[in-house]
Amino acid sequence: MRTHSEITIHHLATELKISASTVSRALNDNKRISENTRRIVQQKALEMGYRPNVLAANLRSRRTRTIGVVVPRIDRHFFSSAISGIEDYAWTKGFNVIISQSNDLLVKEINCVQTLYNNRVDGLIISISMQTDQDKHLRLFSDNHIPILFFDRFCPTIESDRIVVDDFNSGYKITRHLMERGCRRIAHIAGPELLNIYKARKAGYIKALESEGIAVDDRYIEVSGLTNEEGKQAFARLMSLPNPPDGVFCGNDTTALVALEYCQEHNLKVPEEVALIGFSDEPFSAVITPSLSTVRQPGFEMGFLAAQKIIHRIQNSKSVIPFEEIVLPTQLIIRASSK
Amino acid sequence: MRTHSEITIHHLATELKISASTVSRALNDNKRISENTRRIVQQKALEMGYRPNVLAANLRSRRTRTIGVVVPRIDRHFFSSAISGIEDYAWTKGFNVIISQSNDLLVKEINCVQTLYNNRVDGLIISISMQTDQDKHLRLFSDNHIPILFFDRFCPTIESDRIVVDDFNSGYKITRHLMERGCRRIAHIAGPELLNIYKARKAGYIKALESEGIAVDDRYIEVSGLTNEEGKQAFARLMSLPNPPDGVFCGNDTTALVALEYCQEHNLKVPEEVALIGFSDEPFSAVITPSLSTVRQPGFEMGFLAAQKIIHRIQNSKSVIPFEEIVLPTQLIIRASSK
DNA sequence: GTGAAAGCGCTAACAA
DNA sequence: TTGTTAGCGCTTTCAC
Repeated sequence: MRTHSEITIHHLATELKISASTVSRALNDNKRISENTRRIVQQKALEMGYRPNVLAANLRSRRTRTIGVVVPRIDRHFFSSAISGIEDYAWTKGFNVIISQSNDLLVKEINCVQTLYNNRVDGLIISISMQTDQDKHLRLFSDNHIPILFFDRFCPTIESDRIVVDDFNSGYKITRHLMERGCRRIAHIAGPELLNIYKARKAGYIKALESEGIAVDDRYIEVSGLTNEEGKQAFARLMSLPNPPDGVFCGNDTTALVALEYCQEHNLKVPEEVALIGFSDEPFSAVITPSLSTVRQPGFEMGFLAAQKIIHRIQNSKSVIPFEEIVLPTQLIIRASSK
Repeated sequence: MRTHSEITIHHLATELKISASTVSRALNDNKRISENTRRIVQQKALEMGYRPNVLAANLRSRRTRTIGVVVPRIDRHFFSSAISGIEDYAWTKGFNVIISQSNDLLVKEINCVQTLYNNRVDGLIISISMQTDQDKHLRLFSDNHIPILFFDRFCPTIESDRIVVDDFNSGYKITRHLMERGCRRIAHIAGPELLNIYKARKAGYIKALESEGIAVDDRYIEVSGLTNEEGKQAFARLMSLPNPPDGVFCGNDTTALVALEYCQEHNLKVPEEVALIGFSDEPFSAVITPSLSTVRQPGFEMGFLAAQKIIHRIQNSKSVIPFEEIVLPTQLIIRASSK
């Protein structure tokens, strides 16, 4: 329950015997106001403990200086880093950030997006859920000309800015590396094909095999939800093949971790008997034993850049800026698990 | 730039030849409205693609159904878990969450808090920065009777709800465990005394020593900012003492990790020559070698509970609910680094 | 159960 | 440079 004694611009106005609009202008550093009034007003505002009501200003001006963010899970390192980057940049531009998580559920994602729309955010930064196979909820934004920017996981049917990493090339590099270190039977535990990132990584894997004239063997490709359980099962299936792989490109670091556990339980030497590579460079990857080869995605930078691009678009909404896909390079980090 | 064709309750009203107030009531499931009109209105709203303008509703009703959150850093696992918990619960109650990070800087924290106030959030959940040694910015909330809830790191001079873990007892348990496994010279790398959590952990450490009649030796207590650099330096100082410790209680897991690195570089056997224990149970702690003993703090649960308590308080603002300090138990996890 | 009227606190034409 | 006026879209008395 807020007290009724909130100071408004009208209080300042009567107190200073000027009009409310002048107060408003002075407070917003409007150009057509005398330096003197500005000073007086701002001084008085401080003195009376005036707090602007952003709600009212937003309602009137039809801008909220707020960007909405939807990620699958806040507590995943890649996403929290990205959010950190978004927050940091938005901050410097006086923008607020509303964050919500879809928990990788389409229904929740739809709900998040609609809530953000209802809150009249000026733009939407989103990394879609694993289940997202429709775009109606996103059209709510694009149809109303509110900027959307996808990062990492995007929806291919919506025209918009995107910031992604070079997943294809990453998959390619990983596989080439495994081949170069002598692996002959390289398997891949892929994520759901619905997502561009997993499709691209897998395509890179296949391209690399083909570049060496190696036939793609479907038994060496497992598609899974990349949860701990599914990952472990997938890896177990691979290692139970008549000719088990001697190198496995895992869809992410956690899958590589459970693979590592499997190897320890079954006395398989890593990387001697089977080399492992993950994806994302989770904080644990560098410090486990054996340390995990992986691909670093610049989470913070992606978020920072995302905020930069969308805010630029918001602030230049009159001009027609062509949509852009920014592909950031990744870094293959070779550690003990594939040395 | 939003199109001007936004559907409002007035459009629905004229379309249905009823008043806007009736539309409003029907949409908000107000009790004194006929089941029939409610159905008709909601049907029409769907049909016309009506989207409530939350801004306008909030301005008028003086409630935003939004809670503000300030944490030191979003990308720290403990905090992102807590945020996840807050978000999950808030979600079920139709509350929004605005998240901001102080980067452990007082100035930024002040700015965050003020921005959240200006946005008229209904409540504030905060874990204060390492620098926070004043409470003026927080009084903005408490003075205006807007609920504040601290979690983990609190400001002792503000009366409010708090959700903390039992840091004192955790420090005690850690130290007792080290003693019981035979450590004779137990050191502690503590965090800044400004924060209740570090003070309490250190107090628990001292209490445990005293319980066995062991004199507290100040040279065995390092106070640091717990960054990687400071932590490593602190650990190096400890190990350079004439009588280096054979057990170290590190202020957090990352400090324990750099300590572990130091030991590997200097060929010190862990836990044989020096046992290590961290704090927080970061994701990497279970999977490094040797695995790290630590204390688990229930981040998600704390966040969930925080959201629960503050929303309850928001929704019962007329009734006087006494402030409460909820102390959650922690779990001592003994792993290889102290076995 | 429904409607009319009055704002919430602010911004932005348009005047002066 | 400043003031006047008119709302932004919604909720909420107060009537009926």
